[in-house]
Amino acid sequence: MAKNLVIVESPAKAKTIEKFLGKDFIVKSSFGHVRDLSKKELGVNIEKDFKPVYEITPDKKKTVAELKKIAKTAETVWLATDEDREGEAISWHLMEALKLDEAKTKRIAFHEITKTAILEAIENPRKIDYHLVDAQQARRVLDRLVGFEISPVLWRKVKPSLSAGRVQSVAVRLIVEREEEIKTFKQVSSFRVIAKFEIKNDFGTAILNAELPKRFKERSEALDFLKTCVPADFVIGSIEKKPGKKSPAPPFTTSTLQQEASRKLGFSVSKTMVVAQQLYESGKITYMRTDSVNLSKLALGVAKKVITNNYGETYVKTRQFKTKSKSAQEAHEAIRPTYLENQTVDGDPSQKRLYELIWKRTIASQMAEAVLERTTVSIDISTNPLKFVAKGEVIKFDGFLKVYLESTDDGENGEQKGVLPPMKKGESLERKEINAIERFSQPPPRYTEASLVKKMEELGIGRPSTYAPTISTIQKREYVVKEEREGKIREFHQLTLVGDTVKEETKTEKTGYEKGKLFPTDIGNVVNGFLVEYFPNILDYNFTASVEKEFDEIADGQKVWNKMIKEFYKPFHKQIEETLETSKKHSGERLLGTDPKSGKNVYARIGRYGAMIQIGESTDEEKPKFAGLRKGQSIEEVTLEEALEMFKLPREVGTFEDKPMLAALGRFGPYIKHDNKFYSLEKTDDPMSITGERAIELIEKKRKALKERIIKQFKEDASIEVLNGRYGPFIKQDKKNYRIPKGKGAKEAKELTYEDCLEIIKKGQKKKK
DNA sequence: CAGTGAGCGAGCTTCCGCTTGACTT
Repeated sequence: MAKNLVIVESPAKAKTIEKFLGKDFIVKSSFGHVRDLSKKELGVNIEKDFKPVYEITPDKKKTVAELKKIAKTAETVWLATDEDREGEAISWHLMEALKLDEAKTKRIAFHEITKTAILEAIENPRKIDYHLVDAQQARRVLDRLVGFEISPVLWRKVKPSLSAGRVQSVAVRLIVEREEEIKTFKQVSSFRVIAKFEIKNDFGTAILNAELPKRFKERSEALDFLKTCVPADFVIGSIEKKPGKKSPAPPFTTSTLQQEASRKLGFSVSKTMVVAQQLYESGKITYMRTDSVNLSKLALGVAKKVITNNYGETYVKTRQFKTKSKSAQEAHEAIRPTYLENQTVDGDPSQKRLYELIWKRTIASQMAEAVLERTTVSIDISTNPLKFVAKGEVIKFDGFLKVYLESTDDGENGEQKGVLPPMKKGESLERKEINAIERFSQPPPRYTEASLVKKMEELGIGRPSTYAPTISTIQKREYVVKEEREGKIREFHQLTLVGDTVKEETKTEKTGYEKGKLFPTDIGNVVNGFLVEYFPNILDYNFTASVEKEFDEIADGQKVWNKMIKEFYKPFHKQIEETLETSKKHSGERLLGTDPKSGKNVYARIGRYGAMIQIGESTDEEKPKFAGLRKGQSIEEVTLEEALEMFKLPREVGTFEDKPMLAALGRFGPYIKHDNKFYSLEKTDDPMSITGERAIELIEKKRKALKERIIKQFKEDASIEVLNGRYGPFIKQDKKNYRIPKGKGAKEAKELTYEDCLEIIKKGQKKKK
């Protein structure tokens, strides 16, 4: 029996640490928190000074039982959870849940997983810091109170099953308000003037592109300017050279990894986390949920060696970065390769790409600055006081740029500055072409998942472990959608001076095309409007920052946690009660007009099942008619005509085999109903205009497919079938489906035996687990 | 992923942060 039990949070970490410690140590993991507030009720006893009602999390019962058993026989239990608020609380919950004896329990912490760090920690044990634990309890209880008291208000005033919370509601607010900014944005256009010159000198002939720093508001001004250029001489007035520097970005945190993987690899926030987890579990990278930019001394040393070997000593510059984020708790290192000497790893393509990104970022962070020379050339116009300007950039020493450069969100405006041709002051230039192109001011950009994470981190809302789940929550609740939206065609004017004449053209371009951006839904808009009106304090962008300050005071022992909660709760609960009493139902209702047939009002609003159109009042004797909005429609934009269209369905399109065929719109798109069977329309079909002939075609097509659907059935077992599906053959057992493995030795679907099927099902079930 | 096609109305929904598992003897 082991003398010592060490408990950490993650099993991968446990495995690593066990190797460093001797035989006397057994290392286990708690898999994060083991206890939480009761899930069924509020879980906070308000009358009894907000005493939390904790219970062992259902899926941790086994873990707790096992740890308890080992702890009983151990001489000493070492609680080695992370050294931050949550980690301290996990240790305390472990003490409580495992009923540990304080005399034989020691609390230790380390920030990096190296043998020396761990042995040092073992040499310096301490007791649990109850102030820090209290700060966590305050955080937990506050979040529960906010979430579980506001959400039911939403169920009554807006729609059932909705949710509100300190983090998610602010995330939604960001997206809603950004959309409003875009909507109210006043676009202005101006003319940007770009000239192309030819320069001939001792070095040869070259093209020089230059731009006028001033933009013209009116086309007439641009035209006047171009006219003054017709007889003008162009001479280089000045050449200015300035040295410049570029520094590498710090190593990855969770947030910056998500941003860069999104920009450079096109990964969603959750995909990044899944792949990072795989790399972590196979020991290839350090822990992926971190807010720290720190690298261990060991890592710095290896980085230096790797850079020297690969690029030479001049490329080395060791640095330790400091975090900018105030909310950072820095319980871990930055995200880096475990073994920096490995530039690549084995794995699937996603793992390889993410690993290489992490490797480059880490290595670059320890490399020398890039040295640049920025040149600005000013070109005089003999007929005009304005000057053209050409800018160039030369890299004198590439430094870290040899490996990696961080991307920016606004890729469009980052003009490429190239190398300028050699030239001297006073040299004259030959005008080839001058263009004045109408350009439009840009509204602020919509958030992507990754740029939302960046903003959330700036506001201090959410933690590395919650960025990805929060983003899925607000999409699951249908407050926001990640979508691709078509752009619009826009006209713009262009004036071109070639030779002695100015040519005028009207051209078109596509604008406003969006991909993978977050848009608020009707529900998101209505819920946000409601929350901002009745709970402005909670929705305030500084709410988290201000409560965090109080949590810090609790952690420092200056404040008592349940007093802080009491001060918050009293006015907050009053707010809840007042809102329940005074606020009306919020449905985002908008009157579209009157229905010409019945003369009744037509509304667009949020219903029990989402956004919909309603004809007539709910107080009328005759019940109102309802129709749900379709994808792409919104309460705000839907017109009376579009709304009335929706009531033309279901529509009879003809008869077939003596039975009527109805075209209608369902949850999953338009369909034809015939003889109680459903037939989905195809993308090109429109339920409003589909003909009887086409409907029959669809019915026959599906019948044929159904006939060919069954590839094989078995006498032994009627519940197993080999079927032909949308994506090729598959095996179906009861209601579950299993994919037929491909590759060498795999049989054709037709040749599968009953035994083969059983085996595939067995394997499929194992995989799912 | 492999199918689906509500609108009655009883009983349910909900937070943020930690962390990945898993059936027996």
